[in-house]
Amino acid sequence: MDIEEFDWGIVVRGIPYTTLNLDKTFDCGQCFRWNKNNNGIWEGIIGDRLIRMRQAILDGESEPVLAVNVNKADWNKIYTYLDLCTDYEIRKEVYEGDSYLKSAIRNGLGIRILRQDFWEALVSFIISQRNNIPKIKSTIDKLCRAFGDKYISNENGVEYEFYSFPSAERLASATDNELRAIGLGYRAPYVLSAARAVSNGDISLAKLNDSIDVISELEELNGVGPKVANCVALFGMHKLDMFPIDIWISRIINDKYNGNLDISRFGKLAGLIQQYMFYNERFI
DNA sequence: CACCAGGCGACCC
DNA sequence: GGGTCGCATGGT
Repeated sequence: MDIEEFDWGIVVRGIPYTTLNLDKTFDCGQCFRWNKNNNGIWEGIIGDRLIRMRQAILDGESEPVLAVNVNKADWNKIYTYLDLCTDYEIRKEVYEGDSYLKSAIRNGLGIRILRQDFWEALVSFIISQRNNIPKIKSTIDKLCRAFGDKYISNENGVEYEFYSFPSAERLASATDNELRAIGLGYRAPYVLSAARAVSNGDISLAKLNDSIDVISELEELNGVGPKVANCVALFGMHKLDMFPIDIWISRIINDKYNGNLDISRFGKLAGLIQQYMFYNERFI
């Protein structure tokens, strides 16, 4: 990996599309605050920073370069966020004799499981229930504009305004009506009770990480069932062995595995396999 | 403009 | 315990 610094950020060479593919990663339904602008640049918010990334093959080069609007010193944060520190090699035994899985993996290579904030993931996946992805994105955007902190990022004299994801404390002090005005509908009390549970310490990342049964503990939250709990554990706690079963995955289980899929054989990287399958089902 | 969206909780037996 | 139904809302 070779990193070059420019006035607006860095260019990283040496990461092939099969290791990192931004389009697949941001489109596979794990995150809701990344959008591709007209110039092909992915824009997203990580914590209190507006991050831009672009991946492209330059003239005369065979491998893509990755451009990011951070300095060299902050590259490690992006590297971690993109989970490039984790080895995604799936053992042969897992897909041997399973031609469907083999092609899903081939088609999905380059997807990363982002290391997202736990609280943001919890709220996002509570909101996701019975919503489609455009609706989830717009609802979360409204939530951030209404309750998040406003930031201005200044890039080469151009100012960009953006909002952070609201804290649990801030949402805990919101009213049911305020949340419904955002478009949360019947999920408003779910978000409110999660905000209270997190702000008063009933639920915390540290406690959950020590827990023997993360899914059961998450399911004690109002509005969190098996699907949301698995998504929160996978995307908000980086538990890569989780395997959320949504409508798309259950279609795959029915159509490709005759309604019977033994998830335990996927092992430690089950969640990654779930993402490969999801991407393969929706976009291939 | 119906239909449906990466569900969940309450309620039923 | 497992199956069924209502739920708010906006995107397509």
